[in-house]
Amino acid sequence: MKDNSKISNAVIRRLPRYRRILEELLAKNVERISSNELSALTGYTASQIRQDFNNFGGFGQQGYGYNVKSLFTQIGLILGLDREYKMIIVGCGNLGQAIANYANYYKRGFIITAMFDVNPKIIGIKINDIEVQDYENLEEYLENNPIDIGIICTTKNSAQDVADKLVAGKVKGIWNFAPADIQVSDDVVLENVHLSDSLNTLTYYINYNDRT
Amino acid sequence: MKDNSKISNAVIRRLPRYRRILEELLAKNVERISSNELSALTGYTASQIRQDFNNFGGFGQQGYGYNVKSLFTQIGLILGLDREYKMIIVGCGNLGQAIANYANYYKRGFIITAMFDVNPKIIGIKINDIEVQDYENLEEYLENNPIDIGIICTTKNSAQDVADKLVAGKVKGIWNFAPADIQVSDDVVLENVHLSDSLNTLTYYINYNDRT
DNA sequence: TAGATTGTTAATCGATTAACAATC
DNA sequence: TAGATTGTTAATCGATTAACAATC
Repeated sequence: MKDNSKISNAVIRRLPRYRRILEELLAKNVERISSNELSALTGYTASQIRQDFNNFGGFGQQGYGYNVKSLFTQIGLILGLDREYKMIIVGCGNLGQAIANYANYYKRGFIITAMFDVNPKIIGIKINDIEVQDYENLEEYLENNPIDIGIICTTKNSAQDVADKLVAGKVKGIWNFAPADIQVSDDVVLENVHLSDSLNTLTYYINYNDRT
Repeated sequence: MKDNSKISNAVIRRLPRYRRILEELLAKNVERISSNELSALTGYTASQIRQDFNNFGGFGQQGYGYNVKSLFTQIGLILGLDREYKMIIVGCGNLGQAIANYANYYKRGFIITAMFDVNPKIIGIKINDIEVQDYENLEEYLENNPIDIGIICTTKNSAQDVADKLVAGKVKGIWNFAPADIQVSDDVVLENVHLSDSLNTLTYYINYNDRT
């Protein structure tokens, strides 16, 4: 694999989409695909698709195209999907529980090992066989259990405190669903899912569509 | 307001973030802010911030900066947040319920008017005083109740069918949480929240961080 | 008025698209 | 071999940054 250090974020964010589409092609027993066909499926230009893949070395074969299965595998490797990730969820309201179920049922390779909350009504209940622990236990838990990804599903106000504890506890990445701009040290990867930003973008385009 | 027709998606997607930060400044009773200070808070360059705002006309005042409250309001107007949106949720598993609660508690102006599911165990239960209806009723419901936004929280396989019914039922926008690439007609705005794409991007950067 | 900071033009940078030689 | 399609370079386009005149 080439040196990834200068591959743009724009390229990386397209990879999961390619992979998702390739997965569906695999399910339909499609063996090969050209950049032109992929263009029709993704909406990206064929040229861009070839550029994207060539960032990581040649995955295709001239005159033939790309082997669906091998391309799917390669993209999975690039994204780091050939290994397991231990995850914990902090904040076990509806959203936390939804993420837990999502990871449990759909995402092979992503393992929820513990869940935490401050609410006495929630502490102790089991979600997919995992008992929700008191948030007080978080620091101790992280000392004894190396965790790859911490998932923040708390309110806005608690998010930074949770993030600080996760960082201190040496998680490698944080998946943040709280509507807050949290700060983490440089060696921790932060991925935000800001639902309200997404919704506000939707309303912008709804009104813009109305006008035109 | 200027003609918005050629404002890039990149700019639009920064607006909710600006607004969120301004909201926090408002809560702290900050009255004015310069593009330089906003730069420190957002990570965008001051130059970019001024460019962004100037797409919509001058919000600032030379020698002074921007009035926090007025800028907050202006961005809200641009995003269409000065009106109400009627929304329905299709698919009332954990995620659907989480979104319902989220909209109910946090998002003034976004009103869930109905919820639908196919699961007999879920049909009939109440979520925030809204009784989950049989998915069979969706088409009829949309004929009698104009809806702005349809929210898809179903499985991948049902997503396109739901989208088709929503489009036929004249929703203006679709907020899609299903891990599928759905197709909608041009007059309907589609906003995807692909959780797995987000998670796969996170794993990429975790491994990339590891390597460097 | 002097200082500060915007609004806006020009320069730069990066990402996308086009073109085509390489080659399967 | 001929046809197809990639890999890759060059051209274009758009977005970001820099600079500074306008002006509060």
